[in-house]
Amino acid sequence: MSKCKDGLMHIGKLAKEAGTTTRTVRYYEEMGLIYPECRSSGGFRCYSHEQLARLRMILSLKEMEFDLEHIKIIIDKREQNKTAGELAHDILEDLNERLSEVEEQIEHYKHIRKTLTQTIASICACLPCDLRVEERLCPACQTLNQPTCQSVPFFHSPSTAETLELKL
Amino acid sequence: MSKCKDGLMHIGKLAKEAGTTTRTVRYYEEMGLIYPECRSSGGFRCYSHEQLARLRMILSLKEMEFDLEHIKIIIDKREQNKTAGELAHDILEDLNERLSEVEEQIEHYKHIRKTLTQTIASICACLPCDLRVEERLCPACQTLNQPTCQSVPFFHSPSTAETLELKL
DNA sequence: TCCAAACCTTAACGTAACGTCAAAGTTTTT
DNA sequence: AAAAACTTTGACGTTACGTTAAGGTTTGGA
Repeated sequence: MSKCKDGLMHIGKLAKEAGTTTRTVRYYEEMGLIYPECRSSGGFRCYSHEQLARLRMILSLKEMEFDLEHIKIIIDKREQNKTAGELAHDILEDLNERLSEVEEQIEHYKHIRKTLTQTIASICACLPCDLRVEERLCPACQTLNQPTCQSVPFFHSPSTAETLELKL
Repeated sequence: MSKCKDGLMHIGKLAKEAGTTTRTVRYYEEMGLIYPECRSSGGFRCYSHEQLARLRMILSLKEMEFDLEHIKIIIDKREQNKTAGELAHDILEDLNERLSEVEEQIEHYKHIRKTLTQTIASICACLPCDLRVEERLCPACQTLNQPTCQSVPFFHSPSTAETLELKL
């Protein structure tokens, strides 16, 4: 029936099983991450279940936001004929490094959150003001660090400080 | 002396003052975010201090990881002849939306951290194993959810679960 | 005043990881 | 056998710049 032998599957099935797209699979092939077991007489890619497992591994690592180059390095380590213990040691290095980066990301976004929150609070004070902004009529707003300013909103402090360098 | 009149500055000075590069400034011009006040007779871009303030605003918003298209929308709002209160209201919408996204990012990275941490723990159990991986000799490892497996390391559970879809 | 150093100009390619056509061939279903 | 569904390669688009390249402009010093 099928031109695809013995439980092999074409690229669409493979992609769907793994929860990705055919474009992604072809791109990974271009990057040297995964190859079909063979081609059909007409040129279609045919994949085995082992390929599917490999694709799932790649996608798993991608969920951890390793870049493809790094993923290639990691999965290539499996082919290096090491003991499982050595392999585990190697891969733990990659995972621990990634863990550090992820923790940095968390701190990074927490910092952004803080700045945003403070900026939002400072802008809220300006909601009742009905002066036209471009008129710049409010002398209080010419003075920095004047948290009581209510008439013309602005975001004071230099860019290294806690609120945004943003004037209305 | 200077071909640059009245406290105007060329692009290098502007970029340095704002803590960015000339390439970035030119790119922002291409994107319609900022323009020089004028050009020198030889064609050099000349910027005023107002341009510098505008550039700092843009970079501030970029630090919050707004994309440039969104930044353009936000700073264009300043030209829309509204009252400061209306403007504050508009901008608060953008900032609050961004705040939500940032909070999602934090949760996202916390989730990644959790998966990584658990995967690392599970791989650590495999460090003492000295079987060759490709021999696949350990029958215990053919069985999933067998946390006592010590001989051949692997990372069990499907991709929706808590550890990575990654076999050694 | 003249020259070199420092600066500027535009143009164009490179990046990461695919998305999205397009035009044409293959497989599967009816 | 024809139509529907799938696949093929190829190539351009995306974001926010970095990085040459080849050639003008300004500036500072002798």
